[in-house]
Amino acid sequence: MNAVSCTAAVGRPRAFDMQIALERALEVFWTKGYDGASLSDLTSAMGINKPSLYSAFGNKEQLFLKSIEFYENRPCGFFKPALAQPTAYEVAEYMLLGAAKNMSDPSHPQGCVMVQGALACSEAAAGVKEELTKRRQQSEEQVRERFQLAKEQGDLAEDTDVGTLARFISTVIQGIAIQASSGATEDQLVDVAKLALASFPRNP
Amino acid sequence: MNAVSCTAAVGRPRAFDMQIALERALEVFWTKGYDGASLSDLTSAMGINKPSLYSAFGNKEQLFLKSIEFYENRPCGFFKPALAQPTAYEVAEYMLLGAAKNMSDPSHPQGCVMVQGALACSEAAAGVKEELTKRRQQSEEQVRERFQLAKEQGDLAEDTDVGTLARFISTVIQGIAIQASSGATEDQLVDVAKLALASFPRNP
DNA sequence: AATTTTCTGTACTCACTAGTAAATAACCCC
DNA sequence: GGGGTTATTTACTAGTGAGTACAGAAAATT
Repeated sequence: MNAVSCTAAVGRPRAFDMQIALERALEVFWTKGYDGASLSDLTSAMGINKPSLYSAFGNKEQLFLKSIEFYENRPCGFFKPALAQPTAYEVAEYMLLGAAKNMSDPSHPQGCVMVQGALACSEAAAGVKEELTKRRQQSEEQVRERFQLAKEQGDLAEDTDVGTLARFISTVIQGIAIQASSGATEDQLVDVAKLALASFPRNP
Repeated sequence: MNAVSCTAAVGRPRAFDMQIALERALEVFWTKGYDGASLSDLTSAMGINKPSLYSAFGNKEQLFLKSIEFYENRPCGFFKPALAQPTAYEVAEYMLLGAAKNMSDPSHPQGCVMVQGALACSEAAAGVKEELTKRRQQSEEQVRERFQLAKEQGDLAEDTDVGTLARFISTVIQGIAIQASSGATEDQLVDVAKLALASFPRNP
C-alpha cells in the first residue's frame, strides 16, 4: 500500500474523472432521490458504463454515500463558514441567508440532498435514510455546541435553551430546502430567513 | 348515473371497505413515498389483490392522489380549524402547535405526506410531485389570504408583508415535517413552534 | 332458477431493476 | 516487445416493477 493516494500508475488508467463523475451522480440523487435514481440515470449522467461504476464506487448505496460526502465538502457550502462567525447571531444569520441563497441557486438542483435524498423511502433505501438523518442531527448538534459556547462566552443569555435554538435553525433551514425544491426564489427565501432571524435572541 | 354514491347494489359486492383500504394505502405512501411504495407493499397493506386495486382506484398514481385527498380531509387535520381562528396570531399559533403535535403523533407515520410523498423523485412520479407542490402552494396562499384579511381588519399592521409571513409559516411547518420524520418528539417540536411564534407580529 | 353484472384470485406479460461474467483494450515495468 | 495489471465494453442474469387476461364466485334482477 502506497501512502500517496493519487493514481496507482499500474494497469489501464481510468478513462473518466472520479470527482466529475461523483458530481454528476450527486446531481442525479439530488434531483431524483435515492429511490428515484436508477442506475441508467446515474450511468448516463456520469458518462460511464455500469461495470465502471461498480468497480469505481462499489454499488448504488456506496455511490450515494460518496456523493453526499462530496456534497458536504464542497467549497460552496455555507455550513462550516457559518459556524466560524464571531457571534451566535451572526452564525444564525450566515447560516439562514446562506441556505436561502444556496438552495435556490439555479446552477445546481434546488433544495438540499441531505433532506430530499431519502426522506420517505423503500426498505432498500433504509440505510441511506438513516445515514442522512444521522448527518442532519450531527449538523444540528454542531450548531447547538456553537450556541453553547456563545452562552459560556456571554454572547447568549444564561437562560437560553440552546438545544431549542439549534433545532429551530435546523427546522427553518430544512423548511427552506422544501420551499426551494418547490420553486421558491432567492428573494422570497431571504425574506423568510430574515423573518426567522427576528426571533433570534440578540444583545443579551 | 345515480346521485347516491353508495354501493351500486348490482353485481358482486366489493369485499373490502374502500375508505379503510385508502387509509392503509395512505400510510404506505406516507412512510415510503410514491417511488418507494411498490404495488406489493400497497396490496399487502390494503389486504387486497392487484386487480381489485386497479378496478377500485385506477392505477398507482390515481391511488396516490386519492390517498392525499383523503389525507387532507381527515377530521384530525389542523389546517382548516387553524384558519378559522379569530386573530392572525392565533391562526399561526394553532397551525404551528397543531403541526408540531400532529406530525409527531405516533398513531400514524411521522411527518407529512404532502411533503415527503414525492419531494425528489423519478420521472414516473413527476405528476404527483407537481400535484403536491401545487397543493402546498395553495395552502400557503390560503394562509396569505387569511393574513390579508387580518390586515384589512386592523389585526395586522398596515405595512405587514403578508406574503412573507405566510411563506414563513409554511416554511416552519415543512421544517417541522422533516424534523418529525427524523424522529423529533412532540415536546421538541412544540418548543420550536413557540420560538417561531416569537417572530410573529402581535398587537399592532 | 337463469341471466346479468360486478368483484376476486391466479397467472401472466413485458419492461426495467441492480448487479455481474467474460472478453478486449490500454497502460507500466522489465 | 512481452507479462502483469487494471479499465472498458458487451452481453448477460435473476428478480421485481407496474399493469392485465381470464376464469370463477357472489350478489341483484328477471
